Amino acid sequence: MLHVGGVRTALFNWLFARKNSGTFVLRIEDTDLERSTEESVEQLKRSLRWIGLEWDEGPEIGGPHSPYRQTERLDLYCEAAQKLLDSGAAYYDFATPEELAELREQARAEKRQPIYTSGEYRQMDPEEARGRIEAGEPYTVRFKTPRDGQTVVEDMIRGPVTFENANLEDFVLMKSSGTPTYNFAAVVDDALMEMSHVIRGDDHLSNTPRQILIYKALGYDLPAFAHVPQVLGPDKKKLSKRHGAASVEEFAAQGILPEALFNYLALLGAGYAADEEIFSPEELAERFRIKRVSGNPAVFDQQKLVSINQVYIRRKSLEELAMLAAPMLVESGAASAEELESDMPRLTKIMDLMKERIGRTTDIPDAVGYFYGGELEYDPEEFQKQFGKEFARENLPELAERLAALPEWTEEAIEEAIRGLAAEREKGARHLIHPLRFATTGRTVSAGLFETMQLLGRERSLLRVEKALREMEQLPA
RNA sequence: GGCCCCAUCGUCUAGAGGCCAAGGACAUCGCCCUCUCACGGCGAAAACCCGGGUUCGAACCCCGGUGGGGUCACCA
Repeated sequence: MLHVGGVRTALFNWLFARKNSGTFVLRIEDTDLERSTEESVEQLKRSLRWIGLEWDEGPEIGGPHSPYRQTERLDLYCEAAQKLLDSGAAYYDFATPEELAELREQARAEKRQPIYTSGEYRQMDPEEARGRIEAGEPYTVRFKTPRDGQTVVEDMIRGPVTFENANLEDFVLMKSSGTPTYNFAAVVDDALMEMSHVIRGDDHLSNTPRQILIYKALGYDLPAFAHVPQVLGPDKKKLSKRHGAASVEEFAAQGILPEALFNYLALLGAGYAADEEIFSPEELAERFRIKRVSGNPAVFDQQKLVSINQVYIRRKSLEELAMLAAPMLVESGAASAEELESDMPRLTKIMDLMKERIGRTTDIPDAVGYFYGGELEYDPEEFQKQFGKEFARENLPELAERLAALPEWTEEAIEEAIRGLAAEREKGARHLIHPLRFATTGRTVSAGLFETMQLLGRERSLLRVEKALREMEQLPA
């Protein structure tokens, strides 16, 4: 599941790479064996591609620094760990998880910060450590974090951020399972893969001083860092499913177009000029300035996303919209595939009528469904409202006859028939239009009635009107 | 709680010391268009968190407070 915060970060990386003619690299960080599954990796790649973020280097594509999955790079991490062990920058630690938990508990009780700097193992003689390892004792490799001094992160969007080394513990490099921790693997990979820029979520800012320490201990040059803020829900809490949708899949399922999500996410906190908002990925890249990205977390606004989505729906050609609508109509049961295929031009015209009224593609079946099928079921309460009026009861049968007698079933002819009768009875045409709309579409809102009826076709329109008339007869006087 | 980041309309933002009695977009509310809805047009309401400095002058610089966020794992 690719969270919108994650996509936005990926998006910024992509924009930055495009803008600077760089390379956008995808690396799978799957060192957490329990959490990372084949399916989750596939889904991630699918989401990235759906929104239009193709990577230049990475899984499936390959590149000069293969492989791009951390679980396939284990040797590299072991090698680097050995280097740090040899130089004395790291040490073997035999503390058990239980002991560590207890230490933390103790620190908490004494209101101390739980900063682990194992005096016991930090100084242990390498020979002794080796002995215990050979004896089969589980161990981790920890970094020997300096006790004093400070580490400063030169962040591209925040400037220098200073951390006291004394606040950093001796963090784990290699877990007892033999796999590296995120902080360690990320550094080794970023260095080996020659990453020039690391643009990632805000939540990694506090990891960065540790990583910088590792870079230095390994003798690697530092990449440039940029930490982009999180995406929040309306309650200013981290955006999650309970805010409606939080992952790319969910937005897709809720009728959001990939280009709309792309555009919206790129705008969110990226510091673009505010005079215009609809941009193609290329335009976005052209204007992207990492230094202008806002340092403060942005609230995700579903309504604005939908409004941008609406713009992209309107920008689609009618043919594209028809292609989009067809499978949805089949799935909703509104129309059969054969029926649609036999007359795509008609669907195209229908989409022309409805495109201004659709905010999400998932609105399509409901907005368009009644253009297909025969007789309709009417909501009794609304039916009473529309057909219970005296004027309607007295004139609708006559109107139906005139419509049936129309030589040409065109928008103009239909309009003339309706307005003509209303004029003769000296009543506003709306007194006929509203019930007729309800009879022919089964709803109180639709596109213009005349064009709607023309597209509905004579046969279907009259069929529905006649049914409504029959039901009108049953209404109590 | 410690450490770190951040702070302009409800939301996203423009603003990089005088051009700002703060501009745009979404949302909201009017009006117009009109057969309903939508689109479109016009208009309204709506913000520089607070307090100190610096300066001739501060939304913009500095300090403090407050508020929000992040992070404190053998998760990434």
